Amino acid sequence: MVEDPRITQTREKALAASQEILLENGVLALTHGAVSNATGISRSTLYRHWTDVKALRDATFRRIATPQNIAPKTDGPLRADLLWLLGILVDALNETPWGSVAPQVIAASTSDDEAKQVITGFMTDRFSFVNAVFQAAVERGEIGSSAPINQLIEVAVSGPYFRKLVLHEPLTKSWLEQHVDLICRMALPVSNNPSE
Amino acid sequence: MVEDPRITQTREKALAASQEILLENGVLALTHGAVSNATGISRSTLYRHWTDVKALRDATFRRIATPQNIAPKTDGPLRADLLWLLGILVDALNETPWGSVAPQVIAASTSDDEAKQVITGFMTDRFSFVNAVFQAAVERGEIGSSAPINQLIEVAVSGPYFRKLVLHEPLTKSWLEQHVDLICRMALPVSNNPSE
DNA sequence: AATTTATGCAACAGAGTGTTGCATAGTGAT
DNA sequence: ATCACTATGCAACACTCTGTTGCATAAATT
Repeated sequence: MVEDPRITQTREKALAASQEILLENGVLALTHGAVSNATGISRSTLYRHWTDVKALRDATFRRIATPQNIAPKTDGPLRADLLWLLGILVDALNETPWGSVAPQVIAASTSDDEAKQVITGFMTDRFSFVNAVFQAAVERGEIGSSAPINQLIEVAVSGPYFRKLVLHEPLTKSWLEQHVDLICRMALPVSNNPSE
Repeated sequence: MVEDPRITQTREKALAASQEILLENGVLALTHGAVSNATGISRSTLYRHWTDVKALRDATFRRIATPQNIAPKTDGPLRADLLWLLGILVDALNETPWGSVAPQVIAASTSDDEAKQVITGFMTDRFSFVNAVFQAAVERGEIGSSAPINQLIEVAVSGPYFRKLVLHEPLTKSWLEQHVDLICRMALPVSNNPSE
């Protein structure tokens, strides 16, 4: 009762080509016909696996946005940990195709539940890493347990995404440092309070 | 040497219909044919005005994203001013079609210079309002002139956008209050410093 | 070896994308 | 009022993408 190996084989082969087409030529170029030409798989077979363009796109989105397993650095101090983790996030936006695919997924997510799940799942994943960094800082006593960690996580992640995808401003190292400084400033509101 | 009134008339009529189609049925539904059906203007005429779908989309984007002239409240305190201004921004995301169109413009802006100009122009406009609020706070002496205002503006605006368009979480009044609190906390790092 | 099933092929209808040639009607100028 | 100009409307066209379907073939399961 094992699955026919031809199925997994064509799926893998087709999705690999889909991914390449999406990254090279954009969302609009990702059609059943294009994948057929790239792989030799017949168009009708592709339609049997993905009933329409949306399904093919979503499957490719999901493949690209598959969460990586980052083991975040949490040995402190907070500023260094954040710089390290957000640095990885920024690198992904700058140097991988995720920077150009993410906006497509986000745009699709307004009307497409599958795409919505892809992007929110991806972000939930990233958030958990940032959360681990903050939690470690709390446990070290570096920041108070009353710090608005969820808000801070949103600010930490939204900043780079907005700057890159909306403002189209470069995500430089110095910008990231200022961004992290600001977040730390929020996490440690009273810089030198002698009453404690 | 006046412009033929037919030109401006068809442009206006077509763009009004384009906007409606875009908002009602999404980007993909915005075609020359659809506008032709909605207006009675012939398809060939529409092609004479907008050479391809991209041009039609961009023109409609620009029409929707046309900057409004908000006269921001700047009489302080900072928290109230920010709450007021970001409240307008949040309302636009929640209750106008901008919430569903913005992601399309943003997605298009990665590969389309016209769309990029629309979205960056729109944001530059919004940023100037937030900037006015911060500048007023500086002049009142409520925050120091060394506060990283540009960073704060980015954080202030990116938060609602990211939460709505990427996370698909609701932009509630209480969330906005927390968001503004966080920003004020950044602008006023030392909460009660008796040395001044 | 027999059965089941995934694939390939070819043809099809439909819609969207642009283009073109020609007729028509509204516009500005004399 | 007549003229030239030009925006528009109409119809036809080629092309591509979108899906679907029926049938033959090849591979896998039993």
